[in-house]
Amino acid sequence: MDQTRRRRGSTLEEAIVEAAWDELREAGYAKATMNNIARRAGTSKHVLYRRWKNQPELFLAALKRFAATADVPDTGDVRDDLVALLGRIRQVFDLLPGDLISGLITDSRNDAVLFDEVRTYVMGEGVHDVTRVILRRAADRGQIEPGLPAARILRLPIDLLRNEYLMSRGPLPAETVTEIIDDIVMPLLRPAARR
Amino acid sequence: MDQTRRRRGSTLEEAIVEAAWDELREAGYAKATMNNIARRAGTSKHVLYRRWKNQPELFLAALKRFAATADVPDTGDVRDDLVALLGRIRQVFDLLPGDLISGLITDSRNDAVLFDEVRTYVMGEGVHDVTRVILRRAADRGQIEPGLPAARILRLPIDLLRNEYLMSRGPLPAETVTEIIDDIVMPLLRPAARR
DNA sequence: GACGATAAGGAACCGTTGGGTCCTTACATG
DNA sequence: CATGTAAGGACCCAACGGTTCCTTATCGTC
Repeated sequence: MDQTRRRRGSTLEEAIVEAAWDELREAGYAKATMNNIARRAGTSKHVLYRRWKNQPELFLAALKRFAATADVPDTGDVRDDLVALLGRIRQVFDLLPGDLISGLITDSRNDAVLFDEVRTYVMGEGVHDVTRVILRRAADRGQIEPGLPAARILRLPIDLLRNEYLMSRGPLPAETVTEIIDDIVMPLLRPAARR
Repeated sequence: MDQTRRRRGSTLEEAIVEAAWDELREAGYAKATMNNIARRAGTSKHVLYRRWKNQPELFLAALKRFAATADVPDTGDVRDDLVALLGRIRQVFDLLPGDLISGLITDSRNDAVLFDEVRTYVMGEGVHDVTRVILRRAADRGQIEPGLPAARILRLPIDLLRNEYLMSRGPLPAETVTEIIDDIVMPLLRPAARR
């Protein structure tokens, strides 16, 4: 940009990641190109490939940088906490290029290391930590059975929302969140309760 | 193949779809090329593009042709029926090129018509009809509450299995099926029952 | 303050791929 | 047997990911 000022290190790196994100937002995963990203960042492909060994790797970096993890809601009620959590994730999904997640999953499938990174970030432990905190609090309050539920139940809320997101085009309706929580998750958390 | 015999119509079409499937199986979604498919089928790209307007369209045709829908298990018990159903689907998943489904989802995202076709086939009504029959029978036998459960619960078994498949590389372990059914689905079907 | 290693800028290049054109020739139909 | 349709096949094109090479600015070190 500034003709005679040559950026280096993390300054340059951030500019590139930001450019990648802009390109992803505007063109989508499928049509985003390394050339465009380089041009946007005011640099050359050379520099991109020095830092990331291929396109998906850079795209993942961009995703990591811009889709921050949500903090833990604390309303005093499990159900409301879960609704709030999924609500926020739904909003994040809305900001994502529609084909980013599925594209990343597809393209990282022949690279075990990258796939695991994608997996960890998009659907791995980190994401479910928040749910774990919510459920532990609920157990402490006596709203659900003591102790944590089975791993699969813990993952359920986010798995179901992500599933819904991957299987649809365009933004998710708000009811999706409440349906998932009220029809599926809550009945599993209150074992022999109402209804 | 046969030098002087020129195939036409459905004969040729089937040969192409079969070639596409072979190519998909051997190269995977990401690396399968139209050129290779044409060569395998002993024809030219010209002929492919006369029938399918682009690559994903042909790939979807190949998927439709080779991944037949399972028939309805009938063991006399809901739980066993569901386990059998998911078990079969799991086997089908094993035969699929690992990146086919997610690739199709990614690439069809900018074509509403195609996406809907993928959606209908991969995750649409047709797939859940089998579950519906199983549950209706169970309700008739009095094993679960009368009437069909909420749409979301009905879709749950297959949604969860597909989710597991999309989010992992390599074949799914058999326990996945029983865990999904026993930890999640069954407790939701027997409302105020055991545990 | 001078110097050398490092890395940025920039352009050109390569191989592959999806998609398309054009011409020749086989075949099914009337 | 004549004719329209479509298969076969070669060739072309633009775009893209990835690579290479050369020039030049910047940073750390002496």
